Amino acid sequence: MRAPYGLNIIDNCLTCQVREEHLFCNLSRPAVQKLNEIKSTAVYPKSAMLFIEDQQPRGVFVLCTGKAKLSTSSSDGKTIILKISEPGDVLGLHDTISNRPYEATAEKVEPGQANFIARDALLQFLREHGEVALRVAEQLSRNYYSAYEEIRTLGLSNSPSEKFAKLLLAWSGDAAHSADLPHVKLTLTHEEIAEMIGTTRETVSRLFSEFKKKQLLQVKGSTLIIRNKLALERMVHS
Amino acid sequence: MRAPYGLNIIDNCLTCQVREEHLFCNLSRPAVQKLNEIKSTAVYPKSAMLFIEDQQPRGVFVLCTGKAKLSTSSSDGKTIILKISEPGDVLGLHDTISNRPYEATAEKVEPGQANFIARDALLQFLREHGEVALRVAEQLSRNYYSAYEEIRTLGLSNSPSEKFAKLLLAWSGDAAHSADLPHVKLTLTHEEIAEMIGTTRETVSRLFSEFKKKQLLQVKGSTLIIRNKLALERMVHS
DNA sequence: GGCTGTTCGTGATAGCAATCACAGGTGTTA
DNA sequence: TAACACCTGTGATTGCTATCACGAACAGCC
Repeated sequence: MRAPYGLNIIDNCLTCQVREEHLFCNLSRPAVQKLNEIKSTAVYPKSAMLFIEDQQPRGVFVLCTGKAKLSTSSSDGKTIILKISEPGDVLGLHDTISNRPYEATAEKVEPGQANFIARDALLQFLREHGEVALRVAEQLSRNYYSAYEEIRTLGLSNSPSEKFAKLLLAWSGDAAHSADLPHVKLTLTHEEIAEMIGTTRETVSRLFSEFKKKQLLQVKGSTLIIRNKLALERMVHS
Repeated sequence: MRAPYGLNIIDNCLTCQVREEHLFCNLSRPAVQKLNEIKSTAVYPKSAMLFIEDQQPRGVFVLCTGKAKLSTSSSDGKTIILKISEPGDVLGLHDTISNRPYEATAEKVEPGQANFIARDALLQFLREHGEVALRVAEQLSRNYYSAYEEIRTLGLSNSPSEKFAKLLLAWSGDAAHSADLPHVKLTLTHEEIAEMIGTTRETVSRLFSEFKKKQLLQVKGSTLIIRNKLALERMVHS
C-alpha cells in the first residue's frame, strides 16, 4: 500500500535536506519498505496542531517540509517555546515510546507535509528492526542533551540580554555565511522569541534596538545579520 | 572476586531502602553475580567529588548510603543544583552510555558508600544482559522527564516564591506524615536551596520568614513541617 | 481605497529581587 | 575558651524588567 502523497520516506529524506543523524534516513531497503507501509502522509496548514500537551500519545510525526513549534504552557497562560523543529525531525517520539501523555504541543509555524506513524505500528516496526531501535535510543539521547542545555540557559543566565545573545549564537550556528557574516531568515515574531527566552515581547523589541545600536546585529527585511559574533560570545557566561 | 566492603549489590539494594524502579535491584542471579564482579565499592567523605563537569566519563556510580548533589556551573561562578540524588540512584549513566563528558558535577553532601562500575565493564555487562539494558532505557527516560519538569519550573514560574513553593511541594511528596502533616529533614543550606530555585541566599532567607508568617510552614530544629499544602498548591501555576 | 487584525517601537511607571553590608548564631578545632 | 569558619536574619539601596499604554507600520481582504 503506497501512502497518498506519492513520496516514499527515502524520497522525503532527500527532499528534506537530509542530515546524517535523521532517524529514518539511510535505512536498509526492507526497513524503508515497511516504513512506507505503516506511515501516512498529510499536508498541514500554518497553525495546525499536530498534537497537544497532555493528550494520550497517538504516534510520532516526521516533519517533511515546514517548521513546527514545540511549546508548553502553564495554567495561568504563560507559554514557553521548547524548540523549533526542522524538516527531518521526529516529534513525539519520547512520549510515544514511553506511552505517557504528550509533554508539549506541536504546532506548524509554516505550512507543509508531515508523515504520521501510529504507536502500535511503530513499536511493532522497532521490534522487527533492531537497527532502528538503536537509532531511536540515540535520538532520545540527543533530546536529553538539548533539554539539559535548555536548563543551563534558563537557570544560569539571569539577564534577558544574555539569553538573547545565546539564542542568536545558536541561530548563527546553522546559518548561511554570505560575505563572511552569518545570515539568518527571521521567521519568528518578537512575541515568539520572548517565549523562547522567557521574557516579554517589549523586552525583545528593546533588545533588538539595543543590539542594533551596539552594532551586534542588523536587520534587512526578514533577514538577520550577525555582525559581531565575538562580542555576543563574550556576553554569554556559560 | 569479592569487592572490598563486604556487601554485594543485592544487599546494598536492601539496605538502600530499595524502590521498585532502581536500576540494579531485582535482577536475575547470574546478573547480580556478574555485577558484583565488576563493581568496586568505596566510602566517600562529605564534599567528596564523584565526578566533575566536563571530565571524560569513567563510569557510573550507584549511591549506597548518603545523598549526593548534582550541579552545573557557568564560567562566572553561578551554580545551579540539578538534583539531590538519593541512595539507589545511578549517577553518570547518560554520560557513560553516550561517552560524552559528564554534564554535571556529583558531590557527596553526606558521607557514605557508593559502588563504581567502569564504562567498559558496564557496556560489556549490558550487552550480555538484555534485561538490564531495557532497565537502562527506562531509567534514561525517567531522567528525561525530570529534566523536562525542571525546564517547566525554571521557564514558567517567574517569582522565587512560586519556585520555592514548588520545591516544598516536591519535598512534601516524599515526606513522612506524622500527625497528618508532612515532615521533612532539612539537610540543605539556604545557599543550596537558592541554587536549586535560581535565586539568592538572602531571598531564600526572606522566603522562609514570609512563609512562616503566613503559616505555610514551620521549622523545628532541622525538621521542616509543611502546614498548609493546599495554599502552596494554589501558589503554583503549572 | 479603506477596513481590520497583527506585529512592532517606545515612553512612563511600579515593584520585585539582586546586591551590599553587617550583626548574631552555631559548630568545630586547637 | 578562644579563634575561626560557616550559616542565617534583616535593613537599605539600586537596577532591571514586567506591565500598562498608545501610536505607527504592515499585511490581508473585501
